[in-house]
Amino acid sequence: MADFPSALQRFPVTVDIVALTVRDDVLNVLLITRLIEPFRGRLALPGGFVLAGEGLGEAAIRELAEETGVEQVPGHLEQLQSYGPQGRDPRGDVLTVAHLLLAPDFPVLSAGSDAEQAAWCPVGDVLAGERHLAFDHARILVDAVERARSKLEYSPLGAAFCGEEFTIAQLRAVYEAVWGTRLDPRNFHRKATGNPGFLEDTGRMTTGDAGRPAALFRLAAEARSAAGEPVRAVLNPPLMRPHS
Amino acid sequence: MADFPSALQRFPVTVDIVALTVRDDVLNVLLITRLIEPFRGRLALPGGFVLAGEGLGEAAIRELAEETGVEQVPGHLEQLQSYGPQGRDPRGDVLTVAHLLLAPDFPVLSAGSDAEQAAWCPVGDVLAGERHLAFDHARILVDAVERARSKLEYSPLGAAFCGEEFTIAQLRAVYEAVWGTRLDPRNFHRKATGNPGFLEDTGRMTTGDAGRPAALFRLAAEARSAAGEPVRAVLNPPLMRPHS
DNA sequence: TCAAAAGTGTTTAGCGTACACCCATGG
DNA sequence: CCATGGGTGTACGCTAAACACTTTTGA
Repeated sequence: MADFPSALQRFPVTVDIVALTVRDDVLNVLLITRLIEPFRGRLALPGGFVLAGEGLGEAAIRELAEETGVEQVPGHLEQLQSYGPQGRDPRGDVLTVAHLLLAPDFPVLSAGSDAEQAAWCPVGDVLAGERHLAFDHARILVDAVERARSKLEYSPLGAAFCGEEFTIAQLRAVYEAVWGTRLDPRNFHRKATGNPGFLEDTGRMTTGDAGRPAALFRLAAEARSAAGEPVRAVLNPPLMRPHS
Repeated sequence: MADFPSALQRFPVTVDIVALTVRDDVLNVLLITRLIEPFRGRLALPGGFVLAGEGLGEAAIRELAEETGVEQVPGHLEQLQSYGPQGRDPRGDVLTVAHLLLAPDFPVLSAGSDAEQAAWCPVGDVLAGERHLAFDHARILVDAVERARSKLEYSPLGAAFCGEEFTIAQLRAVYEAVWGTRLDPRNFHRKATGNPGFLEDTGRMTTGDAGRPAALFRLAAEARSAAGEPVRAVLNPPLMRPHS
């Protein structure tokens, strides 16, 4: 069996995770405060080096667990894009494979220890440049948000932001937060429920809220992503975002 | 300034290029025949190791030039996805960043020498499994074709398969080849020409062909990709592919 | 004059949008 | 009873699809 070329260049490889959720009707991203150089004290995307014997997805899940304390992947994880290896890290060339996580508002580890502290931050504030992100993470975040926006149009992944069971209004709030628009509740209801293979009625209802109780839905079985595999199901017709 | 962790794992990184074009009304992919182990004699995507001091896009362009003889990027190049590093290469863990090139039917280097020989192959034949590709290149090809198909719907990149100037019928042939469908010439003509910011009439006409001469168009300035940057312009309304 | 391909006009059916309206609960 | 939000019905305008028809060339 052949071997690698002798003068072969090798690169450190990291995974970064852009974890998005909807909190208080606003899109939020999970950021950590860096405790070590470079960029010590700055906000950054959670992530870290890929270890020997690891796949990219595995590394992303491990890093997420280490920095937030989640045991399982709390939503939908997919690869976003790779960046580098040039000019990203003052220590040298590093290739990073960015990942996108769409998840409900899960609690993050708030260890009072010296562990890196993760926290949800409104995407709008971060992109407005109030807090500069480490490395090229601002650019990665921009790409991630744009990907998330278009994903909602033609895939059932909006439901990844909700819990196991949700109302149509909660799902609509997700779309409104991610797209930054207002949607007609009545037309949205029809489009969402009328889309074959998207939602499943659980038969249960909300109770205790103001107004008429809402039916609880779950993501249809055929629209759920199977263990890290990409969601093949497509929204047909798509839920188009209102174009400017 | 901080340094990398001492026990840091480093990986060889390759770029692979899925170069697609339309030849004889069929989608084709550029493949090389491997002259060295592993997978010697098998068909593979063009590509190779990323060198020190190189960005991913640069490496893709260099490898394409080395293996096909093209001097400039002959079409639209964009990053597809990364694969690995586990279980892809019998020599060890290798991360690959796959790229997608949509280009007109450019001539490939047919050196009679011992250089790797590149050739256009119909995608349908390759995916039918008549010729097994090296590494995980069959899977990469599947992902690339699916990406190309959806790109045509909402981006002006169909024109990347045509030359500088083209007729509406040539552009329609691209869509038909990539989607594997037939489109109504008259409705397609209206959709394509009626899309603001997509096509520009050159004022010139074809001549010499059978039938009425056709107007020659070029891609509108605002729809051209600026030096490796992603095409931001979006087809509005999209050219939807007929769904089953 | 005919064949072939380009391009335009017209009809129809379906969908997105807007919005009136009714339903079911909590206070 | 009223406010609040859930859910349905309906009218209108736009667009995709189908296809008849005209235009302009080569043979």
